[in-house]
Amino acid sequence: MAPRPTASDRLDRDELLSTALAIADSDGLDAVTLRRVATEFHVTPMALYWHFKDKDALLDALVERMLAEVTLDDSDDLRSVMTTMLGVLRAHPALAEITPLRSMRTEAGLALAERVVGLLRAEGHSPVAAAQLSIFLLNALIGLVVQQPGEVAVPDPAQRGALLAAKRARLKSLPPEAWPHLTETADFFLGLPDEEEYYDRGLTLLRRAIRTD
Amino acid sequence: MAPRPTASDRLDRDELLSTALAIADSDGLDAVTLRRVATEFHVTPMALYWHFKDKDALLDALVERMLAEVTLDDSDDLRSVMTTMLGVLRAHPALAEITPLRSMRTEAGLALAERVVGLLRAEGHSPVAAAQLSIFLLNALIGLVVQQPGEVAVPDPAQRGALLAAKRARLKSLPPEAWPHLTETADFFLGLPDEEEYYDRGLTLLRRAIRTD
DNA sequence: ACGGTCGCTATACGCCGTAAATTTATGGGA
DNA sequence: TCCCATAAATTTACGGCGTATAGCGACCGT
Repeated sequence: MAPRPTASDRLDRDELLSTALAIADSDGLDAVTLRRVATEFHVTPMALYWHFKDKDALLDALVERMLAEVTLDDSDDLRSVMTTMLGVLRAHPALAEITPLRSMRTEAGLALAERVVGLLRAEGHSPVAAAQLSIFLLNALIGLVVQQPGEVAVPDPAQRGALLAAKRARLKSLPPEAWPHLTETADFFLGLPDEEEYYDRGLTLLRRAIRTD
Repeated sequence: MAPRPTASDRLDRDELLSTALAIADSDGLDAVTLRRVATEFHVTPMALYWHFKDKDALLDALVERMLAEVTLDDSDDLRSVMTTMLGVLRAHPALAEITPLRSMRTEAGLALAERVVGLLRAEGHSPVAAAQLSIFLLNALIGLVVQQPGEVAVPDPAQRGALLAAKRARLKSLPPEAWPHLTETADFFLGLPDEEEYYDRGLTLLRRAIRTD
């Protein structure tokens, strides 16, 4: 969109990532294309290969960039770490999708894991239990964001509306006698009256799973 | 691979799905290509469009097929539902990846959701809490499978080995003073000594999260 | 002044999903 | 028995994707 974000006429790895991140946030992960990013810098797609080994490396760097937004200080306990992490994921739902397998391949991801495992150890979990819990927690937070009712990964408003309408029609047409519980809770699956309530419940759930006592 | 799975010379939707499922299981989700499936039936890619609206519909049908493997009877409690579901997901890890947003678009997925929400209601959860928990549980089970340490989504043995070796080198090279917890638990992140133990811990975690008391 | 490396372009390839038009096979009614 | 509507698949083509390979100009230390 913008002709060229910088004054210099040389590509900057960080600016490439910023642009790619903006594309992911606004148009979804599928819109993050080497050609698309290159175009926004008025450059050939192959130019990106000087700065990233391949597209996979670019995505890794994107995840790294996102995880670096999880700024923690020593006073943060597990609860605030989770809250912070959740906030970052909610800001970048498209990247949340691909974070699980990539987080440990990034510096920021390793640091975060070290931190979380440490906090879990301090709560009395065994090393292995703490390690498994750390993965579990990251995954659960991502799940909360990606699966948030009413959200669909496709950013095109028309198509999204169509998908949601289809889902609504489907759920609303179920006979209550045969589907008592889904009809009772259909509204929840179709959209959230209060997002914060949803995420609070999610965090409470996780805290209960963690409890050692 | 097989020249033609059936005697008839007409494509059969179910056989198409079986083949696609086999491809996904053996070679990963990215290998599930309209051209690849078509080739295995000695048929043009466009032939598949008679049986599926588009690729997305084929993937939906694939998820449906997998979820249909979750066979339950009325005596099953929540615990056994989760165990059964976990078994099915472990049998089809490639499909597990795309299940979250698709499950509610399938008949089998709706039935499963109805069942799980009902069981959660019976445990004393409010309608909304039960609904959220049902999503959470599905997601957590998928997370256990997809994130299973030592597993990577790419099926090519050489590339998988390389990835794992890189991860191992990375973790093993961390200085223990700066990374006490990750070095202590490195072995867990690199592979499981006992898969069943891993999944047992996961299920226990979930049961604790569900508990109403 | 010059040679090398840095950073990028040019071109091309093979793969993907799929739109549109066309062809072939089939089975039921006249 | 013939015919024809409709089912089922083919043909052709398009645009988009990641990326291998080769080449080219500008800059920089000597």
